[in-house]
Amino acid sequence: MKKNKVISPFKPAAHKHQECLKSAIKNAKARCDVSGLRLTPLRQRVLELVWQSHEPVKAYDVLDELKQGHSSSSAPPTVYRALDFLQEQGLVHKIESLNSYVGCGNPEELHTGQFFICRDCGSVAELDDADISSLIEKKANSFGFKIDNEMVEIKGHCQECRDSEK
Amino acid sequence: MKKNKVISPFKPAAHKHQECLKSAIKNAKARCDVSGLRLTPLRQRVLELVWQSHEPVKAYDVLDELKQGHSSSSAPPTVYRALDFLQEQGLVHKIESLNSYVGCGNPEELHTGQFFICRDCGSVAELDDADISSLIEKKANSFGFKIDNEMVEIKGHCQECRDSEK
DNA sequence: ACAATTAATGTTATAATATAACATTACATT
DNA sequence: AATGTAATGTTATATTATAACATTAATTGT
Repeated sequence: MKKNKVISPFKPAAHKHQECLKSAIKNAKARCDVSGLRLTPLRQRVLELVWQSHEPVKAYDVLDELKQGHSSSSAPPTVYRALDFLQEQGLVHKIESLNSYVGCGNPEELHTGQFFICRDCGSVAELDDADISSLIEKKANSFGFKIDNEMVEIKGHCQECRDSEK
Repeated sequence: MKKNKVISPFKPAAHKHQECLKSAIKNAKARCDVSGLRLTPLRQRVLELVWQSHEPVKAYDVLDELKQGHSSSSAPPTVYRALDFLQEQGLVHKIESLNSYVGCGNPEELHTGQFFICRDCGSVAELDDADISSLIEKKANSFGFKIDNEMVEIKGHCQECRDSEK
């Protein structure tokens, strides 16, 4: 159990979320500098909206909030295109089982993580755990399967919610 | 690597699929006998349609085929209700990342399996692998997370397709 | 600086997936 | 047969996502 790399832990309800947000934007800028692609105002805005919380966010909720910002008009492709871009850059992940999107805590190296989703508070923790990945790969190898994408989404109840339920 | 329990292997392209189908129906009847619930003609028909192949099948494709069978009228709820029932009985699994459904090779004991999906032939292999599950559980325990549902969907290329590509 | 090219966004329409709500029919029990 | 429950039928609509084409903004070569 050495390689249990926690990308985003479950955050205590009372943490300073402003810091998460700031760091996410900083990471995004750094990432785009490296890739040479543009973090346009629209893309940055969508990223901020996804990072409003540690809970997965729906595309149409992002869209509704975009529309509030009077500045520019918006339609579904607006948000789906931005989300696609952010996913390609590793800045957000899609949670397939929820049709939702969540910010990535470590976009520095591209990865598909393992997600743990609390059914009570809705929060997500992200791992990029080499033990899990290599075990899955070993199993795949045993029947000649070559992996190109790993999706692991685990539902349950986080420590904080279990504690507060008594 | 002892507990690598293969529920449904990748089937060679030329296997006798009629046997798979027959066995799936037999299993379903047995399962419903145990649970005391009814495998109605509609439910059985939907199960057969899902089992037409080892590839995940879309709800609306099942619906289209149901409509071919002149006997009864059909609408989306018809097929979603049947699929829900079959899922609850462990007779089919939903592949979340494909919005598709696949027959379960071992409905005897309820489980959420691990799915390996070939991007070339579309086929799915299902494991119910205790090594993977227990490793994920161990990781979850390490931060106080209590699992109630595990979802593992792996995309890649199966042995047979890799061989036939040269 | 300008034209040409490419990238990003706007816009309209529609496709694909899924559920709500209520009516009807079939089945099971007395 | 009368009643209650489970299953299915039916209509409408909600939710999620993409296609296709028009316009605007940024970048590049000259």
